[in-house]
Amino acid sequence: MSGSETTEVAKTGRPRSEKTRLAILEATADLLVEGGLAATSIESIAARAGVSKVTIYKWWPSRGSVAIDAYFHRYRQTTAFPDTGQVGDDLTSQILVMIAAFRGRAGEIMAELIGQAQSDPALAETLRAGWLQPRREMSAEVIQRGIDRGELRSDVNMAVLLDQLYGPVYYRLVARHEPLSDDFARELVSNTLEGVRARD
Amino acid sequence: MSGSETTEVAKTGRPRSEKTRLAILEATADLLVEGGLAATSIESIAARAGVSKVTIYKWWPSRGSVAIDAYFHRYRQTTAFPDTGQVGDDLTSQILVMIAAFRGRAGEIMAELIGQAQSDPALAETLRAGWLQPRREMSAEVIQRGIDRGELRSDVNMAVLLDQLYGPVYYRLVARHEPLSDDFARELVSNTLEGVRARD
DNA sequence: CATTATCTGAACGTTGCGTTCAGTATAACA
DNA sequence: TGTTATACTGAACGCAACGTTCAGATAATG
Repeated sequence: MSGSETTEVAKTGRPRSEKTRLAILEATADLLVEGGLAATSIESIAARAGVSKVTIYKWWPSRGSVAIDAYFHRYRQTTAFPDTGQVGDDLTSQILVMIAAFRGRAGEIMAELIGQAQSDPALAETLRAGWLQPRREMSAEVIQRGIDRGELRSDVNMAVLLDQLYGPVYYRLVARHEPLSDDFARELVSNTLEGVRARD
Repeated sequence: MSGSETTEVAKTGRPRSEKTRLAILEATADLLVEGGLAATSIESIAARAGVSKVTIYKWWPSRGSVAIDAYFHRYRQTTAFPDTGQVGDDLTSQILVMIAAFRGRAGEIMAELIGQAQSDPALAETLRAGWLQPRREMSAEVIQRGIDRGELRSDVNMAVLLDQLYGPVYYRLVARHEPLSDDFARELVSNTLEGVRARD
């Protein structure tokens, strides 16, 4: 599944050109890397891909939709994370990998996509379903293992705990008040698990 | 201080018209409420305020800058929070007030402003300095009192802890995967203070 | 070779951008 | 009182990108 290409595939007639589809996604990804979302207009994508504007509008509803598909096309790697038997180590390694990617161009582009999603509901939905949700589910599994092992409280609210882990990461990505450092990730996980109350 | 109006005030000549300034801010706020940032173009602000485009461009560099000033003009209320003597209660009440506002139109507009800031560095800076930072400082005082009282670990990293409190709130505001409920706020503060590890 | 859908290239009107210009209005100052 | 400096107006400009229309060429299926 590659995002928001919703149009039905026709059974008859000239089939959709895979070459054209890929040319569009590659051109869009290049433009995103080079000049961000601002440089990624439908017109510039069409010119770069050597494709008619009409073809793009046929398969994607908006600039944001093409952009998110191109982002997935280029950056989605399905890293499998090991089960170390320690919930803290598992969560830390997941977040470290994520913020390492976010420190690069991929982070700036993701921030712009999140920004664009604030005025593009279709993009917002694709972002939730195709990016945020899968990552939340990966972490939810890790957390559930921690609960099953007795490491974590069994009555913890899963949604809130996921927000506690991911929220600060996206907050720093988008607000840019502090860097997404490895120390930040480690302290975040540690604080979240142990709390910040003084022990007597 | 009202945001990003940076131009120096002239000592001589015709003074800036306060009436015009307010007309622009009111018109912009109205447009934001009615149709969001998309409906808030420089042209529509000028028409609504009964003002020349040139006047707007004279005092603000971009659409986002006018919008954030209008947002502050309409929504910035400086609520003073009581010191209850319990860090958990103080933080909870701060966050409850904040998310109550964010559940309304003010929240949707703030999300759009954050979105716009991803491709408008000047707006991003105004948002950090005029909105995020002051709120972080208010919470930092509460936390510092908690440390001084011995409620919180004295070696806690202030920036990370602030991210733990505000990050999840903005994450829900922007990603919209779950509502900004009061229970969410209470559980967030409680989890942050106590941690989620099972006690033996 | 008829059918059907894709793709192209060019053109269209629209919106908003950001800027220029000449002219008018309004304050402080000499 | 009039001079000076700045603010504001309204109209106009070229530009970029939007999203759509159309006729014609292309590439599969049966």
